[in-house]
Amino acid sequence: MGKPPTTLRDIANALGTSIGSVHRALHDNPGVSPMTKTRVLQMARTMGYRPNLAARYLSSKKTWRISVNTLKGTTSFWDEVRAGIREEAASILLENVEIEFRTHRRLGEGEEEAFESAIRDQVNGIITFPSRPQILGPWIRRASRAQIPVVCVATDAPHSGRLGIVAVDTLASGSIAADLMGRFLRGQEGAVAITLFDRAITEHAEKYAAFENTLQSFYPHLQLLKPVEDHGVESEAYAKCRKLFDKYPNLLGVYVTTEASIPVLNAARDANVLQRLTIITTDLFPNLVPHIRSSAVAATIYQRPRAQGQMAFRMLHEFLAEGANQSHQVALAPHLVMRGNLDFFLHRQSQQSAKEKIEHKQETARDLAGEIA
Amino acid sequence: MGKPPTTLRDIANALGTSIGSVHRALHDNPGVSPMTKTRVLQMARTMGYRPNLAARYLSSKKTWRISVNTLKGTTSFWDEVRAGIREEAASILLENVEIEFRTHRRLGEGEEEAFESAIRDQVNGIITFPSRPQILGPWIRRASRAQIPVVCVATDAPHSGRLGIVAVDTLASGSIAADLMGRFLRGQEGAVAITLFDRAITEHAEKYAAFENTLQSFYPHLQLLKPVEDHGVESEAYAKCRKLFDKYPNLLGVYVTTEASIPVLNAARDANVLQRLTIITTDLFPNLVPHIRSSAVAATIYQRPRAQGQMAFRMLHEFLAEGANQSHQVALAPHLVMRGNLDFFLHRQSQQSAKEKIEHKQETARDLAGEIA
DNA sequence: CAATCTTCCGTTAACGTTTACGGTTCCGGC
DNA sequence: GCCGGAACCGTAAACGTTAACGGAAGATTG
Repeated sequence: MGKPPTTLRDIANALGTSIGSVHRALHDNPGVSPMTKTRVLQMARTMGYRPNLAARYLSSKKTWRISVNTLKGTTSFWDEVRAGIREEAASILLENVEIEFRTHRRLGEGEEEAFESAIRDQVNGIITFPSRPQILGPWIRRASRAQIPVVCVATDAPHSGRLGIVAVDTLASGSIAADLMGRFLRGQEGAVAITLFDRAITEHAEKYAAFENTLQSFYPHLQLLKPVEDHGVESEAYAKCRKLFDKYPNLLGVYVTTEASIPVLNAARDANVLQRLTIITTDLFPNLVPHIRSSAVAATIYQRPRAQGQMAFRMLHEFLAEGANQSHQVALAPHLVMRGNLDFFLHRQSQQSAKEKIEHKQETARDLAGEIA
Repeated sequence: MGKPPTTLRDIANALGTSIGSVHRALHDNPGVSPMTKTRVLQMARTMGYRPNLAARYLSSKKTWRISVNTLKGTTSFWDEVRAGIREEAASILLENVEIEFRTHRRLGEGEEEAFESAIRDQVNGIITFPSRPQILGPWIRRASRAQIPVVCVATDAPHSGRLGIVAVDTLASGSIAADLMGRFLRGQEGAVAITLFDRAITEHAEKYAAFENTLQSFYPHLQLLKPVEDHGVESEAYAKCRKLFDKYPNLLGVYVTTEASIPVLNAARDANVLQRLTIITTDLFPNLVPHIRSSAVAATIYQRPRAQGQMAFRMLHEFLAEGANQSHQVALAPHLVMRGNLDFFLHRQSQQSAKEKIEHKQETARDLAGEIA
């Protein structure tokens, strides 16, 4: 059926030149005249040349190093992102990728240093969480200029020259939250609230807009209050919500788009409105579990950190391998976790971490065996 | 850091034998004495030998052929499964897999023939949809005996010796449906119904059980009626539901676990209960879209056919490449589609099919170029 | 003019595995 | 004793790419 793929030698023969020149031309290495270079490129195109990656890897044995710059897992979110990356890296047939984790402790602390060190160490790619896009933007641009592709996870850094972005679709998240809220509150009239990190972050602005639009067009009898911005500070979330709950005694529901759902729940409890409120949160972490089980939280929008890590790695790897220019914008559909399917997700998480422990052990065993030999 | 990986030559040198013998021993090919064979295997283990897949592929140029035996896409479900498989196959670095699609037109028609032809053609692996597990089970066993691994999609074939199974988690599906149903019907008392294919199919029985359990434990004021079995026949679904709706005028909701949601909707319309019913369906196909938009369908449980195809392919490929014995049981979390996030999923589907068209065009272009050269 | 340098190009040895082939032994049979 | 075959083993040529080396021109220098 398929004719055998064209090789460097085929091109060389067709042109009456040598395999070395073809190689130099295709990689624009020095030592080839402009004339032959264009001829080679032309011929490679018409013959449909595609490099044999197995041969390439076998010959050069070059490995790609990619740096993963993320936040230390206070919650399990970033731990799972990293696990997804590790997992995907392990499933690569050619084991030619090594991953360096540069983890910083707190938001906006050590992010730039991590980036600088990654660039200095000449990594071949970076996966990062740009918590403050405006600050990290220049660094991403710097990396791009140094030919280092950067993939953003969870939050975009617009106009930064980043290679791609992997995140949960904001429209889908905000809309489903609104739709659920409307259905859960069927018939009731009143106000609902939303909390977010900061309206200056694109993702949060979009989530807010989606929530607002869906609510307004499908459930116009529900009134959306001005959003609460918590800036990632728990005390701020608590104080503002506490105030909100006191001010609007007829509040029906809250959609928490950030990780700071615990302070919101505490505020609701202290304001004695926990029973009455329909609360939809974001993500799934240990502290939230009892609140879902007690049905204080009606539903939570799970942002699939593991899948985000997997996709980010795939995107970067595909780029390094093929140099392809795909869409490079992955918008994942969020998962919905409720009391009913909570166990499924918990079981899955624990299963995953168990699996990793095993893999770790095997690796250690292998290393030891190598040591002995 | 990492010591260089051990090669066949390393083993041969360590044992004072030759690279050929080592190779024969590791692949239990004939022509090697039991003595040296055990020595080689032992040494390979202690030295932590792992084959270099790049070299293997480069040397042998052997390609794996895998057969995809599925139902023709009357709905888009199987088209998407196949698309997912194609997509995942294309993303393999070493392009050493070719896929043969054996598509049969109707349930239980041509499935066995497809299997027979696949086995006869000596494919290296099979991805299949065992719509009637009890019929296909023996065929799967036959394939396994012929060293052909089989991965099931969407429906399991238990005790058949299949390599693995990829499906949406039935517990998660049934439970979330029940939880949503309960929330959507807050406060109301009455009965809800469920339709399924056949209680003899494991997946459907499990979904039913999960739905029942969740409903009973969280929303005991809702009474679950005896399930309606449609056996994949649309007229049967219509007739039975029509009768049901007439018999239980106070019915509050229906959970349709099969693809036959349109006849159920029609029955509800004709029985004049469409407005009053809260309907949760399964999957997402063009005919269902208007009903979601009109909110006749409150929510639909999307079974992620594309992801199922991707995972099935990955599982099979991993097995062929590594021979690993992983868990081989993938349970995906279903997606929830409602009015609010419907556009996200539709956009995604259309985007995918557009992308495929482009790829197709490119392939055609490449072929032509090859032809010319 | 010889010597040196530059620019381009061809050749070749790797990389680790598979596969085919040729060479030992050793044994039974005539 | 020779032959045929079997059972085992070593050798070497592929596979397609990379990277390093050396050579052949031509240009530049003393």
